[in-house]
Formats: sequence, C-alpha cells, structure tokens
Amino acid sequence: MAESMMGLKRSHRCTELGTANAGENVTVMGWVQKSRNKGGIIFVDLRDRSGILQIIFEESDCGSESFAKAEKLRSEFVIAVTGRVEARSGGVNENLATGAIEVRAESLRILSESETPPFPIEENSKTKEELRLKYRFLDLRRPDIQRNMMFRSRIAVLTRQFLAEEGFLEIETPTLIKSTPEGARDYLVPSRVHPGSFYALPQSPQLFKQLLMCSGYDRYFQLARCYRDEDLRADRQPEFTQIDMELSFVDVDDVIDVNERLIHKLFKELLDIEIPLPIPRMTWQEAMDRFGSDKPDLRFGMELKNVSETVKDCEFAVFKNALAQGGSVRGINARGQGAMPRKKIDALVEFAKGFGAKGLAYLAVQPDGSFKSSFAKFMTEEELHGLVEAMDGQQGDLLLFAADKDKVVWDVLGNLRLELARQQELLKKDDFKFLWVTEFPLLEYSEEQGRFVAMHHPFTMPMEEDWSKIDEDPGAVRAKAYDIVLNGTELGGGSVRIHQADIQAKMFEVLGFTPEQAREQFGFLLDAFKFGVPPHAGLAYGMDRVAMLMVGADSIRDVIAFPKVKDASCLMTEAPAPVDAKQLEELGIEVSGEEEGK
RNA sequence: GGCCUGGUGGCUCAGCUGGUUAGAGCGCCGCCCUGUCACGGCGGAGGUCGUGGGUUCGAAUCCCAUCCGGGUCGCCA
Repeated sequence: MAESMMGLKRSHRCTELGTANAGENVTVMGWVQKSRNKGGIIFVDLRDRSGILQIIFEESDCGSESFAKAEKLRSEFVIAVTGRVEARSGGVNENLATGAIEVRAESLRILSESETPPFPIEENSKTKEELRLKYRFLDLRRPDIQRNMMFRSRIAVLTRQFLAEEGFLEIETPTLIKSTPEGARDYLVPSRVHPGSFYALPQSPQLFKQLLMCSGYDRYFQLARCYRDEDLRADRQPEFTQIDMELSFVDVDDVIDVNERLIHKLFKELLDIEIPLPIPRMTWQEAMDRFGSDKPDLRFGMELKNVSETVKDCEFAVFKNALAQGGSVRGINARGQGAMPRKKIDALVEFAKGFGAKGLAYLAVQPDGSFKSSFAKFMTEEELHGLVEAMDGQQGDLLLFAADKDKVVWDVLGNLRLELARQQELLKKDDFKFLWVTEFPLLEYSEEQGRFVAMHHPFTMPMEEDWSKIDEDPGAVRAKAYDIVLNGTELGGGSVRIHQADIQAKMFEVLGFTPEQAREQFGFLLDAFKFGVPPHAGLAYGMDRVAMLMVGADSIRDVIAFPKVKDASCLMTEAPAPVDAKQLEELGIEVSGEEEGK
C-alpha cells in the first residue's frame, strides 16, 4: 500500500510555514496527528518534529483519487502533501504556531500506514512509563520528548563550540579498558582472544585524559559515554554521558573560570537566563554545617544551626548522650510550621529515621509564645528559651533537632530540610541556583573496608597546607577538589590532579595499596609521570543531569533517547539477554548447570 | 538486598467493609456530516481484573507466593 516519494521533495517542515508563505506551493511530509472528516471536507493535523500544520482536503482541489485516500487516513500514517499555503478562511487556531494558515492539498501520497498506536502520541502523556519505554520509538515521537532531545542536542553543539573556541581539543578515549577495583562496579566485557580475561567499560575517561595531558594536548574535552554497574535512581542510569575535560598548567581558579563561562553561555543561549558570575563558592565544611549536604539546594534557606553549646548542660538524655559520644545537636527552623499537626510531625520523624536518626526532637513555638515540645519536660524554662533564641525561633515556628554523630545529624537534617521545602513547595524549577563546593576531604573512612578510601579518586591533589597531616590525621586533609552544584543536584565534579610521583606514592600507601598493587593497576600512569608531566586539573559534568534540570524534567530518562529501567534492563530490546552457548564457548566462559537450568 | 507505591478493555481510571450480566471517559470500528481544530450525530465491538496458589457457597475485592514498573535507603572512588 505504501507509496513511494519518487519525484517529491520536502520543501518545509510543518512550522516553518507562516502567513508570509501564503500563496506558495509547498510539499510537506510527516505523521497524521489527527484527521477530522466533515464529509465533503477533511482536515488533517500533520505533525513533524517542528510541530503541527493543518492540511485541508476538498475534492475540487485534490481530485477524487487523493480525496479517497484522505478519507482513509488514520493516526500515525506517514503522508506527503503537496498544496498551496493559504490564510485560513475559518477561524484562527490560537493554540497552534501555524494556526493562521493551512495547506490546501492538491495531492496526497500515503507513504506508510500505521496500526493504531498502543497509547496516544501526545504531549504531557498520562501513559505509564513502563508502556512508553516498551514502545520508546513511539514515545520519542511525543512533542515534549522531542523538544528534550532537540534541547539536548543544542547543549552538545554549544558545548563543543564553546570549548573549541577556548582551545580545547576533542579527543576520543577507549571504551574497552582495564578494570579498576576502586569505586563503582565495572561492567565487564569478556575477551575472546584472551579467554578468562576481561575488559571493563569506563566509569569515566579519568586516566586517559590525564595521560593526554602528559602527552601535551594541553586542553582536552569529550562527550564521553560512561558506565557504572550500580543501582539506578531517577537521576542515575547505568550508562550516561559526561562532558569531560582536562586542562594543563592550571589551578582551581582556571578550571572554575572557564566552566563558569560555559555554564553562562548554555543558560543564556538556551534559556535566555543570565547566570550571575562568579558563581558562589562554599567549602565542603561550610556546606555541611549550614545545609547538611555537600550539594546544598540554595533555592531556600532553613539552614542548620549547631546548638551543641546551648544544650550541653541540659538533662535531656538524647542530647547528652550524643554530645558525650563526640556528636552534635543541630536543628532547623521550619518558619511558620508551628501549627503542624502531630500526625505530620510523626511522619517527619519517620522520614528522619530513614536516614539513620534514632529520633527527631521538636519544639513548636505557639502563637501565645508557649512551647509544645517532645522534650520540654527534660529541660528548664531557661534552657528552652536559650535554645529557641539560638534557633531564632519566633511565634508559629517549628524547630526540629537531631542529635547524633555529625555525619548522621547532617544527613538527617539536610534531607529533612529538603523534605520540608518540598512540602511547602519552595523548590521552583525555573529558579537556578548554582554553587561551587570546594575543599572536599581527600579521604573518608570506610567502616566496611576498615581503611581510608579516596573521596574523589586516588589522583586528587591534597591541599599543600594540609599535606603534613597525612600520617597522624588522614581524615583532616582537604583536597583540591570541587563540585558544581545546581539546585541540590551534583552536576559535575573535578579536581587538581597529583602530578608528583612522591605524593602519588604516598596516596597509594595511605589507601592501602602496596607498591606492587599500584604498579599492577596504574603502572602506565606512573610510568607516564616519570617523563615530564604538566600540572593539570579537570572537571566532568553529568550531561544528562544538566539537560534534565535545564528542561525541567523529573527524571534523567526524559532526556535520554533509550533509557534503561530500575534493574538496568531495557524494556524495548529486552537487554540484557542470555546468549548462545556457542558464543560463551568461544569466549571461554562456562555456564554452570545450575544457572543453565534457571 | 530493605522499605514505600502501582498493575482492572488499546489508554487513563472507578469499583476493593466479598454477593447478579465488572463500569466511565478517551481511543477503536461502521454509517452520516463542506470550516473543523477536545469537531459533531447515530450505532457497535472490546476485559482469563499482572500470574500462580489458598480461604469461601461465592474473590477484581481477603491471605500467601511470584512477575513487571516507579520512588527511596544501602550502593554510586
């Protein structure tokens, strides 16, 4: 049934036509969004990636053959229409960019017919994501997803353009690499030629971009696909794209400068939003103390206050014990929430427990100035007033306190702060608050592994003034590492890298690598560093997250053409899937009977 | 792996304190309609209530298991 488009050439996309084209003969092609057959006159909404255009069919214009075909049109048929652009003689449709015009069809070809799609191809789809992802090729036809994909493309193009102008070279690095046990789990790829040996897919191009600096390329970037075999989240996919860069002969400020200008350009050109420069900076310590998070959302206040000093002599056992064990007591002030019903407060307590809190102490300042509190009976009137004052508590405020180890207190209050903001709808998607978080700890202690691990990665440069503490107090050493944060999301991160062999050797030692293990894992990098390596630093953005926040999507899946679901499978292709025994045999991989039977 | 949440015609949902032939809107199919654009009118088809088991005279509804999504904690150097 499908007709050929021989002899036809598309002249315009649907919304490239306007009143200025009235009288022109045009050829448009696309999908039938909707057909309205009035009997002797048929209106067809034609859709392509640019938008919608109304076609009008009357037998006197298009002839009986085309008219008969027009009567058969159904949703998602692919058609080509040649005709004349006219100002509408009926009413203008204000909802359509092309609402003032229509194309009066002179001929119609049905290039492809369509079954009725399993769900409507429309904006703001209410269809379950499960179904949309199974038919992702149809879902991708929907205007909002198409806009997202086009927006994403512009991010990529502008980024390339900007970085090229700044002297960056786009260089590709391998995606079949050597596995490194630190960090996230690797995806492994078996080698046929080396049975029993595996490549890993990169979690990032980290080592290669550092080698490029050694090799003198000076400024590198890449839109790099990266892979991490960890569980998914709304903003995490097993494969994702980094805007990855590395620069030689620079320090922190140089990296920040060029990236602030990149961010400014993207927001200006894509959203016409002027991001004020310089972007504010905050040390990791300050971020934790004020917001309980290393990626604070600055769209609202509700900062944490440390009241350990204020309550240190009180008789409330929860506070006392936390302090006795070296922890702290901190609080947040939910302004105007003093009348929150008990049930809702209890829900907040449960929420807090989800982040490791044993409980959550609260104090509501009543309109008459009296207190309603879960712990008032353990404190003197004087102590209570001191606490309220320390929290700047006004009438009608709700004060919430967590007491525990610092790490728990930060986590609990940092997340509680976000939860309260969500409840009060303080998080506006079109409000973009950037922040650099700097001076991250170099190392953090892993209870699980019983040793210090790199917070960023083992090649991160410590701050010179802290380096002397590496032996007696490794946890106190700060790093020349920085994250770029937007509205509570970590958009990207980077660091100055170690380029001195002695510091690198010490790092490996602290991380528990023997010199042999370090050699085995990173020998090529250590070798490279023997032959003249420039000081260098870099940064990588999660490009999907950048796109997600810029378009206001709730999930990273909305800006990825073919995303995977929670268990890292693809509902459309059904990857991953079992493979032929013969394939496995070639790879030298044996399948145990148990697995086979499963 | 834990916790929360959802699965009922093609789509979105209602029904869920157990009780006749499981409803609605949209979509779909047929006929009619020359200015529609959420077109309209008339008629029609379409559902093993995710799957399996159990309780019961009787299960969409209660119980158990399991599958498939979503959120989140762990995890993500």
